[in-house]
Amino acid sequence: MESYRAAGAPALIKCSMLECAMCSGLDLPIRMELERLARIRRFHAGETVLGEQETVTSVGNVVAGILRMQKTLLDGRQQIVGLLLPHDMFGRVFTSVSHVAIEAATDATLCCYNRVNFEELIKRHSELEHRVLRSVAHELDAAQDWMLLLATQTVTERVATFLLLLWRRARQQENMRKKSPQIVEVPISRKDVASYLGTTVESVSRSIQSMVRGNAISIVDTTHIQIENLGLLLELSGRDRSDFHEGTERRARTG
Amino acid sequence: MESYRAAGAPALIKCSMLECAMCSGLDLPIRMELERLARIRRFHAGETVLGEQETVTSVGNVVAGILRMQKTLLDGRQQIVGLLLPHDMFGRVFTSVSHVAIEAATDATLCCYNRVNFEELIKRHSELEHRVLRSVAHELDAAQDWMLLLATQTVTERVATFLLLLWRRARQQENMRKKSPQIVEVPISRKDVASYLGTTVESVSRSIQSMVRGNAISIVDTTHIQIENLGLLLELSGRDRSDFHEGTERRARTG
DNA sequence: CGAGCAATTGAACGCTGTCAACCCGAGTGG
DNA sequence: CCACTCGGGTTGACAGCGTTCAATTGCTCG
Repeated sequence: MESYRAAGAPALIKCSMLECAMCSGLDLPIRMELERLARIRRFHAGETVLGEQETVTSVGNVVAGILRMQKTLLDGRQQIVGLLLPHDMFGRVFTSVSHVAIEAATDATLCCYNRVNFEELIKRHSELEHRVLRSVAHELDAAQDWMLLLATQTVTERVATFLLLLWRRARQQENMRKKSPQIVEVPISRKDVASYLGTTVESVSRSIQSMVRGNAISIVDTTHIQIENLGLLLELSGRDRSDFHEGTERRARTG
Repeated sequence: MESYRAAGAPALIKCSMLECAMCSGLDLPIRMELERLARIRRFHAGETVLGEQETVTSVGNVVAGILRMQKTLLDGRQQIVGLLLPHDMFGRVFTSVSHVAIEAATDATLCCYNRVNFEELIKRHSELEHRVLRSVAHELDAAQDWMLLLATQTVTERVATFLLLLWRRARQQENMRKKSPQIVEVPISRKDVASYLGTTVESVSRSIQSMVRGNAISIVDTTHIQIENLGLLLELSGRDRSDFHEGTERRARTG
């Protein structure tokens, strides 16, 4: 864990004011203990938060910005195995050595807790462990879904799925603000998109351009893509509509 | 959850006698409660334990045999996103709808608990939730490692990695029995191997044969493969030696 | 304005999926 | 006992998607 901290930034702040996922909604006594442990850290894009196979000293959650979790093979090939967005937890409790590297994909602000202290807190407050479990379970779902994507889908399908993922996420945010965005922001570089999708920047570019020619999307600028035909984009993704409409849980047979 | 049960098999048994992962080492009172909930179920190879997007009514752990977790795309393409071996937990607590299908890859025996009852038990005994967390975290590590494999490695590398995985697992078991096996058993069909590795049976076959020609392995029979040159197989896998030697945790810098 | 990086475009090669034929062992029935 | 069938596995030929290498464009920043 690097110790970068923006000059002048307060080392200790009221976590509850940030409404972070870790502590919001918790009982006041637990929250006060959490606040005592909380340290705000800022990272610039490209900086390493935690190295692969490094000892995990801190856990916490993303306040702002995006982190990438990635793994690297001996010969340098690497793959992004997960993105961490604001509110997501990072780090792994009850595990000394990390199996992924965590880096800042954009400038990022993190709310960190000393891992050992946090684990002690967990032992006294099972509600905290429950939250960690939910977080890890959610990550597992995402990872398994991505395995399906990486193993069976074409590059164009992957790109379409990724765009729809960004769209859904934005829609969730915007729904609260009563907007209907057709322009999705791609908050990370093409290189990171490619690495996340298990392909190359060239292939991503080609897929995007082919979807532009197919009138599914259009390009506003490098980081903003307009959805011209949502249905078509859905078809191109090869995914089920419900994959992008949270809350529409279907059930097959009743066990 | 299908209700197949071998005729004459006892519906209720002493779970502690099975030394299952869920209950072994737990305090006696919790274990007794678990035993009361436990139901042994048997499945034949190919049977569905839990359908994709089906309501999760049971959780538990594998007693014998192998389960596959898989996901299916609209057009039928499917991918095995995890294998469940004896002692592994299956099912997902605190989640009503499953995101994966669970099927028996071989004849299998499961120790099942009603999910809701199990969740109640969890709320009273945090040690149980801790075990679930460890299990899910372990699954997540495996999933992320497999993402790296699927996205960046060649089919031959994947096959080599898979063989070494089986080898390591066998070695762990055998180490206790003081044996040194050079023959690994492939406990699932070529089709399942291919689906787990994100490829086809043809490519798996070709990779195996090419490794035979390269004197890395030799074929005893369809389900038994002899490792002729472990170092060569490791090279072919493109993996780090430590990936297959549990307990050799390295640390980079000290945080 | 030039340097440098990101993104796009083009061309060629190669891995691997697809389709097909073949082999083989197990189970079946005459 | 043998012919037949069937499913799983292997092998071969071939095409296509996507990577690789290379060149070009466009944008940002000093």
